[in-house]
Amino acid sequence: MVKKSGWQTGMRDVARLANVSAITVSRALSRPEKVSEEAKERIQWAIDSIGYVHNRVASSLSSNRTGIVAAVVPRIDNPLYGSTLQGLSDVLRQANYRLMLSNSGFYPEDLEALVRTLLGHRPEALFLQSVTVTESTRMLLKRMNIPVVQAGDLTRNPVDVVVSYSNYASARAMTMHLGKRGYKKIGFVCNDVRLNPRALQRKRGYLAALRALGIKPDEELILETTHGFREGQEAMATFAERRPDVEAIFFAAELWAVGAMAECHRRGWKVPRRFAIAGYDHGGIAPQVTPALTAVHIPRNEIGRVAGEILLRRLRGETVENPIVDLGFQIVEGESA
Amino acid sequence: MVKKSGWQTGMRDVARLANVSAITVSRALSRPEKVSEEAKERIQWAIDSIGYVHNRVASSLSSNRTGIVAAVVPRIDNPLYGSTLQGLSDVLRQANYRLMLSNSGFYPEDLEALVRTLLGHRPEALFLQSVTVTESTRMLLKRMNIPVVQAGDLTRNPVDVVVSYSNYASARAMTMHLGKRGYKKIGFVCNDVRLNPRALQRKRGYLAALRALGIKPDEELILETTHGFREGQEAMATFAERRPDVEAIFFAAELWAVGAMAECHRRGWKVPRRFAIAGYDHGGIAPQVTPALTAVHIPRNEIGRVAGEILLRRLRGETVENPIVDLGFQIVEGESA
DNA sequence: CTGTTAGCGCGTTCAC
DNA sequence: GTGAACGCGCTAACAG
Repeated sequence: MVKKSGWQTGMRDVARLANVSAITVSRALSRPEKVSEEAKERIQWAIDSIGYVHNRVASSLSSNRTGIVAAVVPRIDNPLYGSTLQGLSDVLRQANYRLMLSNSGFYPEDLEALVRTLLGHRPEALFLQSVTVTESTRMLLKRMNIPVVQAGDLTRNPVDVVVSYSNYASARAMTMHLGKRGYKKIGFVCNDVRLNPRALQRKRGYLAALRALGIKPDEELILETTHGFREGQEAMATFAERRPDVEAIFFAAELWAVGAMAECHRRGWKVPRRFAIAGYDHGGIAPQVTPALTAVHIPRNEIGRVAGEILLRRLRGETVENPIVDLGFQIVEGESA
Repeated sequence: MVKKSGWQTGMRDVARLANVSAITVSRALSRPEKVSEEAKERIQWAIDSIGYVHNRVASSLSSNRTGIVAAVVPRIDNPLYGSTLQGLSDVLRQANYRLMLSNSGFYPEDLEALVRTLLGHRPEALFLQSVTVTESTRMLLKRMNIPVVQAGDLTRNPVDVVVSYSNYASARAMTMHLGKRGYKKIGFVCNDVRLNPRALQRKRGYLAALRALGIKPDEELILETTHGFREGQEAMATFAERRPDVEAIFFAAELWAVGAMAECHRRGWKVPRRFAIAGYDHGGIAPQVTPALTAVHIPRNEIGRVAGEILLRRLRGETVENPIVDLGFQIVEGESA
């Protein structure tokens, strides 16, 4: 029971001015084909002259359709997620859906509270850049009965649908690639596997490849650290000091490899002669370094696009055959390894 | 008039179960201090047991408050904007506002249609990464009577409030910096000034500095091109060929300078001995190149944070003293110039 | 193609 | 501290 603010105008006002009923205005806005040209013209004129802006809040309540898709990513300022969001946004906007965006941080417990709040706005679908959700979040989403697309890893147990690449398979493939190029002593850098499930999968992929290559894993060749350019430099220095016999190093996240290359350059270590270097993700800076970086390429934008397309398909009532969509990855062969 | 989907539960159901009226449930959710502990407990229990999720759509319609802030940026996958959005999001989430995010592309006409749609969702405030809006967009926003913060350039004529840095002043300052270090023949690279008002301002700043330095502008030392790493390489090569006498080049957008540095490195041109190089924006890759890049640093994240704080202040009914907030910039002195 | 009626699920107002 | 009644602005359903 809110007092009108005076300047606020509603459909009734438009209708009165256009000499039609409110419902006709409503239809002119949402299903123009159901309204005569003549009426539409008068309505458009009325809308323009009083400056009416369709109230989607009321529309949503009445029609039970909000036109909102919620998206959750760990951070908005990470270009990797930005790329996925761009793809998602591009697809959704064509179907006239708006994105309600939130950043979650990295903890599944926070995520549940966030998802609850978002669901309050009754999004028609949800994109989740996270594959680890609590059981109660999962139930909550099931109950809300909206399409959910997750990304982040090729989980076998998505809430609904997952569109991703396999951290395991990609890390395994890169390690195999290095092995096949003749490197025996292959170092590996990843995030803390206790905190980061994706890091764990990448490490498992690395170890699986070593096994396939008949190489015995060596704890000293595995480093867990936090992500960043500087950390890449430091990791490189650490390897050079503690295990100067290392032949190749696979840095399993974006900035490390670039930092390591810089460190090699600074110290005069030739890449790949002295140390071969491989990286992960090949979108931002990686394509530009010299020598060209050998890296795993993840189709980040495409993940967003495909996620959007699947959400739209589900919103149209179509069924999605396979809930696990593997968009794969690519080994980009540069000259660094 | 939508048939309940069966599983959907409303406040009434919660109320019935908790032996209170719907309004008490409503209060327990929005003003807990107005409800007895005992009632709150029963209500919480009821909520959990039937899995109720507060419907903010109905709430919004009734209370005239959506808890939504709309944000428009040209692209989501540009880390520069991502950084601003992250700052904005961090501030807003603390006050329990959600971000409705859209990307506009770069044309003011498209922007108006987008803003219209967004306003349909009745955001309580709007963030706009753009300072060029059509007159009708401006009027539309005035009529909606919500706080609007713009960013992108320190315009003197914001729709409402602008939080930014000055493209003009920053480009002028960097050019002065180069001049004071003794460079006379200073090249300049920017975007097409007819399409990009920020590029125009930067160019004007460059020219103003030359004037102040008593250097006659030289058309051959000014290049307009599209943004990118490769374009930076090409621009560098162009300068070296056509004007080998150029002493310093100011690349007035992020990736160009990095590309130029790479090109110099590739060709064996010493930086800054053979060519001095200065860049713009110092957040992503720039801090990592060798030699360290001299660049204009724009506080992208802070722009978002301050924008958020101002929006919140306005939403609380406080007045904002100065509608033009200059967050300035910084000349980061590296070794490249 | 157009209009009438009856809510959508909440929050405000005012009474108790 | 709690409740009853009303309506926010729009659209589904149905009738014409």
